[in-house]
Amino acid sequence: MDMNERKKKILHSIINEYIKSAEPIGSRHVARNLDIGLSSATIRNEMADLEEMGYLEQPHTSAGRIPSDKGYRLYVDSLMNDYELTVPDMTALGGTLEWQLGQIDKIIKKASVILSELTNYAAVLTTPEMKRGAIKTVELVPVDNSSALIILVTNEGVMKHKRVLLPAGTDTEFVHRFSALLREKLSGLTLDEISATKISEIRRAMQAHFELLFPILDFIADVIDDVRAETEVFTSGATNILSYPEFSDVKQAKEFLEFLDDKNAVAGILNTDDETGTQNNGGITVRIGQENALDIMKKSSVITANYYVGNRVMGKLGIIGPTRMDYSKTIAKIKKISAMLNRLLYELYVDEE
Amino acid sequence: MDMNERKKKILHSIINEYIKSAEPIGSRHVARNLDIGLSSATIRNEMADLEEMGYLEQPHTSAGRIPSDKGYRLYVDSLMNDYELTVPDMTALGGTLEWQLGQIDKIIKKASVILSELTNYAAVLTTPEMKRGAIKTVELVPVDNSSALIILVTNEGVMKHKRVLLPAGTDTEFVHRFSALLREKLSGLTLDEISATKISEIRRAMQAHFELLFPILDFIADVIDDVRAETEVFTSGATNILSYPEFSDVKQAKEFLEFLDDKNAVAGILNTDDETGTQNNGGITVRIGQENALDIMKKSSVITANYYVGNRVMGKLGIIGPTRMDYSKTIAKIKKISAMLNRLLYELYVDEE
DNA sequence: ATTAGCACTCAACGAGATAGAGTGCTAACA
DNA sequence: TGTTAGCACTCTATCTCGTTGAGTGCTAAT
Repeated sequence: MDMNERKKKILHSIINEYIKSAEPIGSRHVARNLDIGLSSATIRNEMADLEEMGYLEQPHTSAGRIPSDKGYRLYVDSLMNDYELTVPDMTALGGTLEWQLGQIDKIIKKASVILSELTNYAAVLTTPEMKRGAIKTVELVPVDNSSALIILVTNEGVMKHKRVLLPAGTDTEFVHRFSALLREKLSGLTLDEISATKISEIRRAMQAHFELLFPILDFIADVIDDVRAETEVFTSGATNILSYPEFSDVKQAKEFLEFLDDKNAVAGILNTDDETGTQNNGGITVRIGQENALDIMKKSSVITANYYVGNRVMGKLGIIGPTRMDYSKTIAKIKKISAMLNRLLYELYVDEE
Repeated sequence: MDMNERKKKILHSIINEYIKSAEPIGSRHVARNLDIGLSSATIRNEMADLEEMGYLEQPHTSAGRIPSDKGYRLYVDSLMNDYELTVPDMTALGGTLEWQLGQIDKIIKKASVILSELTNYAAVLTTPEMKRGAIKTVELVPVDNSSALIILVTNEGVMKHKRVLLPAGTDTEFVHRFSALLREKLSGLTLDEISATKISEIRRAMQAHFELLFPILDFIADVIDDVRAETEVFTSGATNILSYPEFSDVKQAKEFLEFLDDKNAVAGILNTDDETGTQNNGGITVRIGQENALDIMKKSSVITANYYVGNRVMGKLGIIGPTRMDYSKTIAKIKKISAMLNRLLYELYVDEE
């Protein structure tokens, strides 16, 4: 059995149609409504072939056909057309222009909200792996007599803070001086470079004046570890999936929403960098149905893109929806948003350096 | 028609039973399974009375009866028994003991998660109204040559930060000195006390040395305004509601989940301090079905409690679920958690002052 | 005052019957 | 040889209709 142009054209039409209607497509429908100049009988034969080749499936004998994962895969890789963002799409993006100078977290959160609103699927987004980020500044802010705040800012605009208890009788000026020492020792280092040995080194340097604050050092090591390990996951628009007939069963829908609530599981889905998902173009990865590792995702597709600060990958953003997804449109939208995000982050955190 | 003890007992039994089964309760069932020493016929008469009085409803002629909002109201106000937390409940609360010294936000978030897990309803929680909070410390942390971080800590442990651009050529030492001035001027003031006049006063004090930093002052005013206005809303376990037959219709479930995503709407529900919802006991408010203002809530009930730092109300926590709710159990659990939260916050932010 | 008994109501369920969409196959056709 | 018309066949979805059973309200007996 060979794959000719005509088969491709028919498959393309069927998938386009099924994406819209969610109803199995019959030969008659293809012959009438989609302008391929062939009779339903001929189409019927071709569809039988396409099924044998694994691109289509039949829910039952007397129903039309629906695309298989393999069908979608072909569609994504070589059939579908590029989608041009429309005016309404662009106006929906208008809000992004209002992004303010602020914490990277907020920008990122906003991006995921926009993505979910624009696509009508569930948007997911991971924050940076920080291992290779560098410390821009460290500050120990005294809050009252017994506690202070450790504040850590990295060159990617990420900020972390933690409250620590101070040994009794520590005075404010003292804390400020220690803060200066910390800053001097740690500024410019990448998080990876701050090892246990580095910490001991600081401990030695403290010997002279700051014995009192030894316990604090452990807290600081903690915060750094936290930042290093942590990659947060935001989801947005999870309830969107309830709009699709694929999730009309409440039990399944509940399972799926609970899965989306489980940050770790979602992070897993985003970070599986296997070769199955084609790196289509512009760094977009599409993983269709069975190509996903987790059982609960076998009937869904994931589209992800990386985002950057300068040329370092910071995290991923993407959407999750039913395999019957408008791939072309959605890919265009993700590309657009990740491009906007990249530009913005570049302006904020690279330009000014 | 008068309300005698027997009627109350029957109503009580019916509601208890309906809370468990979600099925309309018939006279026969009451006579057999719940030990009221009466025949089904007698119960039937009593139930007809209770319906006429508005405490029960009939979905259709040949079905059993279900409680009305009025029925639940009577139940909550004077029928139901106190619920003793069981051992499994307590172990579920065990996790709370691990609460760490940290930001108040995290504690509060954790509390809402525990609440939703413990009750199996959707938990909601609002953070403090900050108007009357006092500033514990202000710090301006230089991040690099062109930007700094404003950090604001209040006596309730809330921390806010914002990144600001520095005028070209500002040096670090300069920023630190300005930071000290700010701290001196603002520490101890409540947010309400920091008016425009106060800001101008600082501006005058700066005159001598800090003209360069005038623009920063506006940012600081911004941050303070933010903190003052802001009351955050956390929700947790929203998907729990999908377990209940009341929400088995996907369309309705979607609407409801979207409502729970709308922080403003949820805040509205929590903050309506009207007289309808009885202040039952221990500061618990129960609002049943129609007693809620919003249409989408007319088939749900809300149970809320205030929580405090010391003796100042900080915010509310509560749950939202179907009117067929296990009021007794849920109230006990909310009481318990708000008590734990109060104690913890007291220890953290009052004790040490 | 309570209860047994009975006629009545109505949703839920299951069994056909029917309609309709779609298929595969065969034979005719260009 | 590729395409198409026609037809028998399959199978789901939908509707009708009778049955079942839970539950009620009313009446008359206790």
